[in-house]
Amino acid sequence: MPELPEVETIASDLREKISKQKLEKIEISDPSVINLKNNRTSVLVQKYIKEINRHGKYLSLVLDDNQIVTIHLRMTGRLIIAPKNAPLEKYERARLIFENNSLIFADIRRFGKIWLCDEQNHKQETGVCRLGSDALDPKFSFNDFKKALKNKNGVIKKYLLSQNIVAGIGNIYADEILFLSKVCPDRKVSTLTESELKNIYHNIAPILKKAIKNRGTSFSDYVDTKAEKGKNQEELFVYGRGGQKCLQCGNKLQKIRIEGRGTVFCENCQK
DNA sequence: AGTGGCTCCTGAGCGC
DNA sequence: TGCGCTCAGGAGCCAC
Repeated sequence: MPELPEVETIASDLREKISKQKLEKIEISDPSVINLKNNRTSVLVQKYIKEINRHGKYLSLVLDDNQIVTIHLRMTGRLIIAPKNAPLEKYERARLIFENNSLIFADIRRFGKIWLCDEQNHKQETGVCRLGSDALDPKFSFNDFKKALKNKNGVIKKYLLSQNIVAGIGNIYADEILFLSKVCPDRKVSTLTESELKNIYHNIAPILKKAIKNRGTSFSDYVDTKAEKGKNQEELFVYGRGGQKCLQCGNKLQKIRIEGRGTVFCENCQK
């Protein structure tokens, strides 16, 4: 599933391939995945892409009149760059057609969403307004992290997944971050020591950056804009490895459910 | 306010 | 071969 590193990989592909291009047409093959009010597609066309931003798992294409196309891929969404007249992609939901190519949004499960908004209301309409700091924002400090977790009663994994605490971490990287921090995912936040919290905080950025370098984790559905898989799945310690041997100590990895999410950890390495 | 559980959705994998 | 079940889970929503 696309988390911060996968969305960043896509964003950097898009910066390379569609920046500064004119958006000529928007074709919607499944209206249920598009949030648009007042038939805005007509407002958007013939505008140029001014910038391409990412916050957490949200991607925004900002047009030169400050209209914004916001995209969230959720579980199975894909963004594929294709020739202008490319045939209908399997599970295609929408297509943005540019001067030189097109950007196809395909999604098996239809959890993904596209919002067409103007600058004034885009944060409210898309939910971006509820996000915490982006996990790779250099301004996101240990104190911010600690403060966001203050007085919380739940288990640590839940808050790593909470986009309003820190934005961009999903189920794969939450398990990896906790493994490398040697903290059990079901530990109550209130029982974590200062140094455990620091470990977690200091593992977030390097793990995400390594995954970006590997062009993302393709565990099931994720592919980049060329429909190619990433290779970070080859470097995972725990996610998807329940029942197998811990790569550090050889013990059998445990698989449990936390907050409805499959969770893998090592009882021996993680306290 | 915080939290747990339900919902959306479809394909893969499995047992019988 | 095919049926039914379970699992995958991001995030909005609702009840408590």
